[in-house]
Amino acid sequence: MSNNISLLNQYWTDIYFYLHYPHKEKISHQVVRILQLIDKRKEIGVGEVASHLNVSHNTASEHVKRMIAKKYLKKERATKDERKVILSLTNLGEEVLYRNTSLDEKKLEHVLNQLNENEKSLIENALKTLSERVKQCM
Amino acid sequence: MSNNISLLNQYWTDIYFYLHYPHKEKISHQVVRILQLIDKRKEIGVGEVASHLNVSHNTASEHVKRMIAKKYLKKERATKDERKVILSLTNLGEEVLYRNTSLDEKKLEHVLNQLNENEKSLIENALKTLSERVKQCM
DNA sequence: TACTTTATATCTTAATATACGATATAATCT
DNA sequence: AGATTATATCGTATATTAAGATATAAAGTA
Repeated sequence: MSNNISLLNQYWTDIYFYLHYPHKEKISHQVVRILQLIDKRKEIGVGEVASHLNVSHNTASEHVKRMIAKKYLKKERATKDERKVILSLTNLGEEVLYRNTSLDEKKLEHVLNQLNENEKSLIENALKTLSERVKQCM
Repeated sequence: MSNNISLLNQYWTDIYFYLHYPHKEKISHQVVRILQLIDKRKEIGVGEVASHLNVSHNTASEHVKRMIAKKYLKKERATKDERKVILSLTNLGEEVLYRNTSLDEKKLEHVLNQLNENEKSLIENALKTLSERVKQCM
């Protein structure tokens, strides 16, 4: 089984390596991680960023401050607890995140065009299934 | 079609988000990219690193120097052209790369254990097919 | 063989990013 | 009213990124 897992990981990293967007922005690793967190979870504040990155709350606050200045993020006070801020991605933040974590659309389309309908369906169903199960389990 | 591509990307980024390893090392984005390049391509030297990252050759050389010092990389002179160095990953480099780009094996195994045999086969075949085609096309 | 080109390396400089302790303010809880 | 929580800022130290200037060695070319 763990042989299989390694193999799946090899497929996974191969796919990403060959299909990622050309590296353009010099976006740092912590910026990507924060954008991912806010994109995929709800009600994220500075405390949650600190936990996710495994850094102190003052460090997380500094990161968030810089990302707001770069217009990747925006913040608003929570209504239930006005000490807390809730973070969200700006349009620019979404674009930057997309270019740094998604598969390049043109490359992906180009590859999918080489596949027959069965293979396309196979891939789409597989990713959909895995994605849904992953969300249920985690 | 581009609706579909977006959807596939959403599955893709969801899967990664939920299954990535906990963020431990504070590894920078350029280090990850260099490790990925050397892992997936052959005959990589400083010039190729510079092109891949879109930086100057002296910047690439500095990156490589630091990564050698951290024992992520090792270098050897090419036999055909002794001006050139060929870079390779150390065991440590492989570990660090794996933890920063692969799906967490325990998480992945846990999710796969929730699937029936058909779904498992579907996912494995899909990733294998896509990985193989991607390598052919790119 | 001399000159040109290529590949890499180092030094220096400047800017940015990361990280946290100390300290502060405001809001909520007890 | 005091304790706790959530965030923010400042100061400090270190790391990373990037490139221009300069250098050496190897290969290519006339």
